Amino acid sequence: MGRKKLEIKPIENKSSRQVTFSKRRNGLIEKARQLSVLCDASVALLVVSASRKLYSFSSGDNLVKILDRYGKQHGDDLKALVIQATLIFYLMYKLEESNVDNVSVGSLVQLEEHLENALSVTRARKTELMLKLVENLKEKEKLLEEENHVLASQMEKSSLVRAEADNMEVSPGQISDINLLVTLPLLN
Amino acid sequence: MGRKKLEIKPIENKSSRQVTFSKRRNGLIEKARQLSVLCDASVALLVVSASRKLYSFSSGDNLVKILDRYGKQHGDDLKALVIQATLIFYLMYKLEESNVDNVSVGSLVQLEEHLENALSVTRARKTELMLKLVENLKEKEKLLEEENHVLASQMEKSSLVRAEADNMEVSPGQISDINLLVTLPLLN
DNA sequence: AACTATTTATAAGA
DNA sequence: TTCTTATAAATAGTT
Repeated sequence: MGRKKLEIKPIENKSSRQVTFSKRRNGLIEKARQLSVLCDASVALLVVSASRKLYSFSSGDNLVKILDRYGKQHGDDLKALVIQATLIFYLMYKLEESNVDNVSVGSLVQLEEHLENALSVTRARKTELMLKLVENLKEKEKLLEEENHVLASQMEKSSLVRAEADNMEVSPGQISDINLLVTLPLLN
Repeated sequence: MGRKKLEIKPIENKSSRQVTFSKRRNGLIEKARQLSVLCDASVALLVVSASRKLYSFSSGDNLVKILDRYGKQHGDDLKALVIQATLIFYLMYKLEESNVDNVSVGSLVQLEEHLENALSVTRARKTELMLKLVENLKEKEKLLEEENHVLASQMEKSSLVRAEADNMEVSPGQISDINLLVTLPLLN
C-alpha cells in the first residue's frame, strides 16, 4: 500500500529496507495493540531487526492469567510446555520493561518457580519418550532375532536341498514352494 | 478501514468482536510474515483469544541464531534472561508446530539444557539481588541505630536542661544553640 | 464466506 | 528521521 505495489520478497536496497522496517514495525506493533484492545485478546510480539535490535509489545497483565487458564483447559503435555514457556517469556518481558534496578526479588522467585516447573515437565516428557524409544528398540530387536532364527533354519534346509540336488536328479515338481521363498532373499 | 471509522476500544457486540478478531488476527499474522521477509527480521507473535485459543507465528530458524548473537552483543544479565526465555519460547513453538509423535528426544534434551541455563542465570541474579537487599537493610539498621543513639543522648541532655530550667533562672542568651537544636525535634 | 465502500497503512519522493 | 501524498491493502458493515 504505497505509490507502487511491493512484492513480498527481501528488499535489496539497504536504506529503503531500513525505512520499510521502521514503518512496518511500528505498524505491526500498533495493529497488535489494536487487536488486544478491540477483541479482548492477549498479544505478545517480538521483533528482532537484521541489526539485532529487539522490539517488543505485550498486552496487559491478564496474559499470565489467560495462559494459565488456557494451560488448565488443555491437558496435553506439549501444549503445557508452550504455555510455561510463554509465561516465562512474558515474565521476562516484564522484567526487561521495568528498570533493571527495580526488578524485585519476588519476580525472580516467581520466574525461578516457572522455570523449575517447565524443567520438570520437560524431563518427564523426555523420560517418557526415551522409555518408549527403548521399548520400540527392544521390540525391533526381538523381531529381528526371530527373523534371523527363521532365516538360519531355512538356510540350513536350503543347503540340504542343494546338497540333495547335487547328488540326485529331481523333477521340477519336487522343489517345494517354501524352498523357493527362502532362496530368493538369499540372492540379494 | 471499513465502512465506518472504528474507535479503538473494546467491541461490545460478541459476534462482531469475534468476526473482527478473526479478520485482524489473520491480518496481523500476515503482516508479521511480510515484515520478516521484506526486512530480514525475526518475528515471533503470540495471540490468545478471549476464548483462550492460541494462535502464533514465528519466522524461520534464524531466530535462534540472531537472538544468540544479540545475547552476546548485550552482556547485561537481565537481557540475557529475556534472550534465554525467547529461545525457550521459540523452541517450544517449534515443538508444538511439529507433530506430537515426531518430537525427538533430541529437541527435549536441548530444551532441558536451555531451561537449566535460564534457571541458573535466574538463581544467580536472585542471589545477587538478595545479597544487595540484605546489605541495604544492614546499612539502614546501622544508620537507624546511630540515629537512635544520638536521639537517646540528646534526650538525656534535654532532660538535664529541663531539670536545670526548673531549678534556676536563666537569661535567654544562655540557652545554647545546641540545646535549641536538640529540643526542637523533641516537639514532634 | 463474499462483497464493497471506506479507512488505514505505507512506498516513494522531498 | 520526518512529512507529504498517491496508491495499495485491510477491513467494518452488509448480504
